[in-house]
Amino acid sequence: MATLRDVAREAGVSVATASRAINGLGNVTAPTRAAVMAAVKKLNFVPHSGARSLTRRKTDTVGVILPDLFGEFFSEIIRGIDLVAHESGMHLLLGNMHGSTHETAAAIAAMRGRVDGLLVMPPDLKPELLADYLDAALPTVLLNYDAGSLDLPFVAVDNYRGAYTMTEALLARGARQVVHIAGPKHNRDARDRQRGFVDAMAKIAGVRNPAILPGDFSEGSGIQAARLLVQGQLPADAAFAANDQMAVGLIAGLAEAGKSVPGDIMVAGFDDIPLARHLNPSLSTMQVHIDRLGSTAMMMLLRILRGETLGAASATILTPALIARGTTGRDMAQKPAAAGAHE
Amino acid sequence: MATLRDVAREAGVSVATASRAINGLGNVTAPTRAAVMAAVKKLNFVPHSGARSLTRRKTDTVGVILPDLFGEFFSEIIRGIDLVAHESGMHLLLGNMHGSTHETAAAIAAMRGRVDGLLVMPPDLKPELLADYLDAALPTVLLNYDAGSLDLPFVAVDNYRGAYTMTEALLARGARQVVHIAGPKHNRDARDRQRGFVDAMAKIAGVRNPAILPGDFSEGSGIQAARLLVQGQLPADAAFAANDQMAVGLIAGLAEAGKSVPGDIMVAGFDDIPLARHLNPSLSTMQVHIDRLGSTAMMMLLRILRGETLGAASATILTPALIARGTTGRDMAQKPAAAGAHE
DNA sequence: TTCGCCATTGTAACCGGTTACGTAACAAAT
DNA sequence: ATTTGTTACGTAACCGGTTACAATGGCGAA
Repeated sequence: MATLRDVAREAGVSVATASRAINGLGNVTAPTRAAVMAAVKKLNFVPHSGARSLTRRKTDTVGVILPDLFGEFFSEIIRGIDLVAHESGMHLLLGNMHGSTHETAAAIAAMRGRVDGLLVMPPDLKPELLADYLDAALPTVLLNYDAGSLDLPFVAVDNYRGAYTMTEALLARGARQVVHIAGPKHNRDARDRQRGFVDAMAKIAGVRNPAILPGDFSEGSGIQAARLLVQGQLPADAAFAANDQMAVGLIAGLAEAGKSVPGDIMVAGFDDIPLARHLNPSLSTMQVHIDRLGSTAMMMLLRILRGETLGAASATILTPALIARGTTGRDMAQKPAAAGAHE
Repeated sequence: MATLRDVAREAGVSVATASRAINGLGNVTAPTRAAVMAAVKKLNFVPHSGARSLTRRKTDTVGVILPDLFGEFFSEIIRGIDLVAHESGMHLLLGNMHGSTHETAAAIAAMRGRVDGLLVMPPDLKPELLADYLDAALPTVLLNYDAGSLDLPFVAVDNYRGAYTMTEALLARGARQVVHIAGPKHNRDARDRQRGFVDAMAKIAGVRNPAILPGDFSEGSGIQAARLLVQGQLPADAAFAANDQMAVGLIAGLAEAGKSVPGDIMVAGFDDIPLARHLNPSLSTMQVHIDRLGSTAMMMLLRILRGETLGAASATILTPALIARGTTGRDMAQKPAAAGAHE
């Protein structure tokens, strides 16, 4: 593998000149530059970005640390980040904390010297711990996480408000007894959604202790919830799952028990996964532009890298949008296969 | 930010000793090591991986270059790669060629000096071009791409065989006139699937020029195909879309036209996206374990990095599995109940 | 002609680690 | 006591670029 010195020797110039010629700096005669470029071609020289970033103290790379790499949620975030990063010629170094606190520390430490900034999503981590791991000197933007005292910029989804809105919508459609299928207890998003639900029930319907069934964001727990609902004879005319995944299970479970949706009971989810619109009936849900979560965070990071000082005050909150579909009785498209009504 | 020399000074030893102590090499007295470690703690020293990899000539990072970052396909690949990479303490540097040839070259070049090996997926690239871009010295494994003459190891999906199998299954179910909705013309996967279809039709049904409608892997093109099918009065009792996405559109389009699936016409897809089993009726398709594509490739790369020499001969071909569901009339679950069962 | 100025080019010191090699101290062997 | 071996540690040369600063040389001005 040819190095800059090889190129310089081949072109009969010094490394400094070679470097300047290659990087298009001024102060280089046309013929000299040509000679260097010829050598570059001949030796097939490709600059060694590692060495380059060492002296430049700039890596043109941002580290992205996620709790997991599973599912659409993360792929959308990454896509959003990449979109913006790519425009600025930045690369993405992926770190995966695999759910463990210890790995989180390792992942962050491993980024030192390889990235100019960090995008971190630490869903189940205490802020104090995070503070220990994070390097104060390394620009960092948090994903979907308000570090509170840490004064780090972040971008998050307003889960509370989303849940509030959905609950409000269900009540507006005539539901009286709404059940919430909660997400994992330790999960912030889940807790915020639950709070939104509870508050809406209290404020709008005047219900003090609305029914809440446990869940863990998985499809299976949605099915479980359906069973509890039916077998437990829980009176309910609407079920609001903390995410779409569970709503899918819920619908399946209800169907299994012979309940019709939305006839007997309305169902709503949260996230608007692609599957949602394809269910039959299609699933009403709160739409979150996950990719924007990533791109917005990346933009903030770029601003910091450009010299701006951003704190928690510059946080961006994305508000989910209500998408009313079939499971809440608002499906425009009836049953397609029914009559022979051609279009 | 503390450097190794700071640590050494603080501990009253030389940089060499500090380095050895930190890296747990032998040749260091317990007290000396303790002193160094104390200094590390005190100064909050974190090794600079950039510098480290420069002298070590080892980055513990693999570059992953994908044509795009959109959709489940890529997120699954990345997840598969990460799974294996993580076990070996490797990091992932993401490169995105954004569909352009020029960017591909740039993406590959940018990897020089930052990675120990490359995982590249260049769907629409001519092998000769690829050869120009790729650095012979950098271990590389191709994803879903047989570079032919290049003698690079690769892991791919047997699209031809998958399509053949599906066509065979449709014919076995009694279909006589099967239509294929093709993918993008320049896409290898799409072409292989089409070949598999054509060959199966010829060999099994003795049909010479089976009907093929154009498509581009998008849901919209599936809808288009359905319109062509219906309006064109194309006689067909089965439609085999080159991917699930188009199959979804196809089904929607057929429903719109009042055709029932699988009553009037059977439908099949390819890929087994999560949505497939949730459609109503559920979609028959060829299941591909995309994550294995990534993990297998990563494993091969690791072997190369460990010193083995792998060529095109060590390629791995993943065979898709037939998943018969409702759209080909083989839905076990008449009642929607089974939709909830975990698979 | 001589001097000074400026643009071009070269020398060498970094960046922050790793590690080959050398040195010193001490134990065991001769 | 001298030699040899072993171990712990230090010095300095890298890795492959960038860049401050010095050197060179061409050219116009005095």
